[in-house]
Amino acid sequence: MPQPSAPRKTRGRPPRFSREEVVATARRIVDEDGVDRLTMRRLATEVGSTPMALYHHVRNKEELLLLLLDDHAARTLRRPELPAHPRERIIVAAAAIHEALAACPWIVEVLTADDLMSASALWFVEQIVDGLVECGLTPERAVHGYRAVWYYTAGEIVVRATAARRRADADDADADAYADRATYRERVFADLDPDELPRLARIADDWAPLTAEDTYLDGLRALVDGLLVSR
Amino acid sequence: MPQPSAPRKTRGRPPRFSREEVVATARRIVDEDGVDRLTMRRLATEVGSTPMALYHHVRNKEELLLLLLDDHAARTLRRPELPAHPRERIIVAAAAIHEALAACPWIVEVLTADDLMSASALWFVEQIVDGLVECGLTPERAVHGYRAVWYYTAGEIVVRATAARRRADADDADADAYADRATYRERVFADLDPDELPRLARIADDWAPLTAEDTYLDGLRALVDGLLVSR
DNA sequence: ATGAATTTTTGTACGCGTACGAAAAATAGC
DNA sequence: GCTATTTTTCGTACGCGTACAAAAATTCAT
Repeated sequence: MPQPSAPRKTRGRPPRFSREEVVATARRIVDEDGVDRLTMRRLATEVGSTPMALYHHVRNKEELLLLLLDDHAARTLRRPELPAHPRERIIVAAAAIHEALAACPWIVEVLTADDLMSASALWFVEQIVDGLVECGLTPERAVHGYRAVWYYTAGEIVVRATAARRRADADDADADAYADRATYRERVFADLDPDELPRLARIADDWAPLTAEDTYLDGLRALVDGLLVSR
Repeated sequence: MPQPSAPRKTRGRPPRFSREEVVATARRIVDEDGVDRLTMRRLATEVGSTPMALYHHVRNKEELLLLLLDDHAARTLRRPELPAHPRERIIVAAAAIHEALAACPWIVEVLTADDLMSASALWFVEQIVDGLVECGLTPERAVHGYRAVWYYTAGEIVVRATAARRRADADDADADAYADRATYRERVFADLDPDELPRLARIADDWAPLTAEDTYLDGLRALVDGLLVSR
């Protein structure tokens, strides 16, 4: 007959909580109060433990965030129906990754991973690499092409998210001594010399709204187009 | 006749040091000991003051790093000779920015600025936008095109720099309890299902060396090519 | 000269991530 | 049973960025 409570076989002191529990609690905190409120101390109390106990389940806070990103990808990445044409397949796969990541901009701090290597994202990577190969690229060039797509995608998300954060911070500090000190960009754009920088001077007023537009897909298509005209 | 020591005209208590002094000292610290050693406390003692005094010259550490990036750009960005052909001009300008930034990877933390809007970088932006316009894009599309180039460039630098940092960290922790725990990527690539992910499985062994290659220019050319086939 | 106003500096304090070492709780061999 | 071994937990401590308020140093109005 089976033992009622499976006899432990591991050696040392039994853990009071699991890595999964940590990640789940962290996710709840982030969902409820935002990533800023996720501190090791609070996480510890919410799992009913002490800060340093966490470090036996997680190397450090960065790894925790990485696990959180993983978790997020596994939950929200849904495989879309892919078009038959490989070029469009690449676009759709990349856009799906982009959409999932852009939805949770707190990820930025981790997003700078050298690759989105969450297991659940691999299928998308496969689609992109495969699409590139089917379009005639060698497997090596296809990997490089995928990297280019990833650089572009990660860059877009990071840059936009950071810009948004900075804007929020600046709004917070509305009434203090720095309020009159213009933003970096505003200052620089204020005194453009139309002789030396004619294009920028002419378009200066429209710069902000233009850069606010979401042109991820346009750039992605351009990049993929460029990758496919084999060189 | 001019007064020997120009009489102060500002109202309050005279500052004991200037913002420029702060930035210069910060640059020295970073040059000598690396960006990790740049702390507000150390910076304060090295300018002969206290930590909180810095905050009257600089909004916070992030702004300090931004100023540092500015400073770096102003010092190292040299305007290259530009080819006559606008397409090549775009490439050369973007590559120059990329080179200057990639040279000091500590910038990563700030690089996520929504734009490299250092005054000294504007000339390069102008060249890129102008090149795109000369190739037939509308000014609006040209700005979007520049943004795409910036996303790609910033993404490349951030991703590569973060990967390098992670690698260094992992090497530091060589002998500790986590040593046997494989890297994220290694773990994921270890059990690739060749049926579901055939391309990745076939190329798994070459993934690391392939992604280590510097293909920034290839991707940049592809992106610019794609931007120029007007759509 | 004197007090008000303004700007910069300084001191104190908080919460953060986490290094380090000791304590606790389990198993394995005798 | 007893002790050694192994794994996890916990307490303490450090340096970090920086919020906040008081103090100091200057000019201006009287």
